[in-house]
Amino acid sequence: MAKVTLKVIANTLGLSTSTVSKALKNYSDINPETKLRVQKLAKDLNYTPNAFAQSLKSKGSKIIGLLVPDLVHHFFSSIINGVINEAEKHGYLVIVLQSYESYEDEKKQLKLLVDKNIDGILLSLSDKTIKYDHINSIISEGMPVVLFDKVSQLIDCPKVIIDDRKAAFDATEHLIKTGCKTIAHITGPLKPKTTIDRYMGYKKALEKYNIPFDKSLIYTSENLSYEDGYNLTSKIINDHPKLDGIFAFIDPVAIGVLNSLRDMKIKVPKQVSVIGFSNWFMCKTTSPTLTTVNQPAYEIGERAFQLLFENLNNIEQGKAITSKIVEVPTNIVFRNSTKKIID
Amino acid sequence: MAKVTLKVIANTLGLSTSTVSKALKNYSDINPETKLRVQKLAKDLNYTPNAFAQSLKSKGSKIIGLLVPDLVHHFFSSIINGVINEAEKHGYLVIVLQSYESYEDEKKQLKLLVDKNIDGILLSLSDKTIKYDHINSIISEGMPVVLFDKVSQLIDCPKVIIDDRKAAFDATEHLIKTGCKTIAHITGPLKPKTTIDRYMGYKKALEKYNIPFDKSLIYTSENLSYEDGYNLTSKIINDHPKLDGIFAFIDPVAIGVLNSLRDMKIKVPKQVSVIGFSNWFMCKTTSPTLTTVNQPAYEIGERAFQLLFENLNNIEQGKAITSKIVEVPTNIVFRNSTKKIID
DNA sequence: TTGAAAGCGCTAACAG
DNA sequence: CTGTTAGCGCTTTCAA
Repeated sequence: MAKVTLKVIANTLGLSTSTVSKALKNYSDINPETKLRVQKLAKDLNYTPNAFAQSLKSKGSKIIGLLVPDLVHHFFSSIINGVINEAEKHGYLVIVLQSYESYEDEKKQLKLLVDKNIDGILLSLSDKTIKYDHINSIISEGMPVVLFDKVSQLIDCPKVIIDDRKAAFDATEHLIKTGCKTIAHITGPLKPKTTIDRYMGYKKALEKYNIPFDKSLIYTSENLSYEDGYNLTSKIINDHPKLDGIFAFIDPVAIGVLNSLRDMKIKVPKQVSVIGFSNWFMCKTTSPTLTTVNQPAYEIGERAFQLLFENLNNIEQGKAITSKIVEVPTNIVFRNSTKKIID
Repeated sequence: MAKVTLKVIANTLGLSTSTVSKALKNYSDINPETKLRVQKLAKDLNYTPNAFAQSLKSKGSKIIGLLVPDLVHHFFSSIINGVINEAEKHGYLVIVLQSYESYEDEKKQLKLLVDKNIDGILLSLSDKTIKYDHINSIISEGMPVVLFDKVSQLIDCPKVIIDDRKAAFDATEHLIKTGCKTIAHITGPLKPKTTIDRYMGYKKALEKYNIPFDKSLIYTSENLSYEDGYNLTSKIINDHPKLDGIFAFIDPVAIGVLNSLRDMKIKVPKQVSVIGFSNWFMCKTTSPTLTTVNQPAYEIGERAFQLLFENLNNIEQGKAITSKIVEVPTNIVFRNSTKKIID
C-alpha cells in the first residue's frame, strides 16, 4: 500500500523522475511512446501527485478560507453554498470557519487560515469588530482578501455588498404604495452598518412621499429574534393604535410581529401590513406568508469568490490587485402580509 | 516582504536551520540562551512555519474533509457547526463539500478530497448512492473515514447515527398516549434507510398498543417538501374522516400539513394532532407550534469528528482502526400541535 | 529526447 | 550544545 510517487513510476519504467513528471504533464519534448507508457502505468497504479509537494514548489494550495460569523443560518449557509460551488469550478477547495460574531475569534480564525498558507480569504466581519488591524496587516502581507456582506470602508480590498439603504427604501415604499400611512420600523442594535442603512432607507422613503418622520415609531430589537418581534408588537400597537404598517429589519422579528398580531386578532394585511428583510425559508410557511426583501445570498458567495479569483490571477500575472466593489441587487418577494399596490 | 523561513532566522543569527528548528520547538538539547534569541527573533519577524513543508515531511495536513448532501439545511449546517468546532479544538481545519444528493458528485468530491492528501473524511451518503466501491476503496487505501447520519452497513468504518426507528416509535407512541386512535404516516422516498426505519418505528408503536395497521394510512411525499405536506392533507382527510393524528417523517411536510389543516378549519390538536421529525427552526414559529422529534445535529457532528480523531491517533500509534458505531439519542420536543398525555 | 541536479522549507538522525 | 546531511515528492533548468 506504499504511496505511488513519481519515483516509483520512474523506477519501474527505468526512467528518471523528471521525465515521468514531464510525460504526465504532456510536455512537448517527450517521446510520444514514453508518454504513453508513463501515462498508462500512472493510471494503472492510480497515481495522484502529492499535493503538499506541489504546493511547496508552487506556493499555491488551491485552497481558500471562508470566515463567516455564523454558519447555522440560512443566509450564510447560502453564501457558503455559492462560494463552494464557484470555487470548485475553478479547482479550489474551501475551508470554512466561524467567528461567532466575536472579534477575538475572528482574529484567531484568521490566523489559523493564514498559517495554513491558503491562497486567499473570504470574510464577513463580525458585528463586534471595530478595529481592522488584524485584517489590514494580513492584506499588506500579500494575502488576497475579499469582504462580503459585513464590510468596512477602512479595509482596502474587493467587496460584495447589497445596498441595504435602497432595499429598505424599496420595502418602505412598497408599504406606502399599498396604502400604509403610519409605518413603524423595528431596527436592530446600532453597530452594524446594515442596520443603520436600513433605517436610513426607511426615512428616505417616508421623505419621498411626504410622510412626516415620527421618532416614536422606531423600535429596537436587541437580539434580532422572533421573541423580540413578538414582544414588541403589543407595545407598538398600544403606542400607535392608528398604525397600519410595520417594517422589520430582519425576518425572524417580522415573523414574531405576524404571530403577535394574529394573537391580538389584528388582521394582516387588512389592518396592519408587515414586511420583513432577508427572505428566510420560513417566510413562505407563515400565515399569512411574509412579504420580504430577498438578499441573493448564493450570488453574494459566487461573486465574492469571483473577485478573489480575479486577484489570484492578477497576482500570478504580476498585475496590480483590484479593490472592486460589487453591489448585488435585492428584490422584494411579494407575499400575503402586504396588500396589493393601489393605483 | 520576502517570506520568513528558518533559513532567514538561521542566517541572521549565524546558526543552522536545524538549531533554529529545534529551538523553536523547545528541544531540551539547545542552549537556553540560544533558544531565547531564536524565539525572540522569530516573534519579531513574525515567523510562521510553512505548512506545506511541514505536511510534506509529516504526511499530515491537519485538514479534514467533510462531505454532506446539502449544506443549506438546518440539520446539516448544525452538523457542520459541530464538526468545525470539535475539529478546531484539536487543531484541525475542515474543508466542506456537497454531493447535492448525487452519486456522481459524491464520487467526484471524494476524489478531490483524497487528492488533496487531507488526513481524514467525514461523510454523509447521498440518497442516490447504492454502490459503495468508491468509498470502500478509499478506506482500503488507508484514508480514515467516518460516516454519519446517512450510512450503510456495507461500509466498514466508524459511524454516528440516530436510531430512527426508535425515534419514530417514540413519536407515534406520543400520539397514541395523547389519545389518537387513527394515525396516518407520511413517509418519504423509499431509498434512504432512515425513511424505512421511521416507517418501521411507526408500525411497531401501533403494534405495541394493539392498533391494527392500515396500509391506506400510509402516504408518500416524494419531495420532502412543504408543498407535499400541504397537498397530501386534503386527500388524507378525505380518505379518513375519522383521522385524529398525523406523523410526518420530516418537519417541512408536517408544517405543510399544519397549514392545510388550518385552511380546512380543522383544529390542531383538538381534532387532529400532528407530529414532525427533525426540529427545524420553523417548528416554533408555526401556529400552533409543532411537536417534533429533535435530532441533535450539533452533537452528531461533534461525535463524528471525535471518532475520526480516535482513528487518526490509532494510526499514528500503529494501533488498529476501530469501527465503532455511536448512536446519539433523540428526544421529543413537546409543543402545541399535540395534546397533553392522558392518564 | 532524456537525465542529473538543485531547491521549495522543514525535520531528524547522527556526528562532532 | 550545534551543525551536517539527507530526504519528504515534485518541478524545472540545464546539460548531455
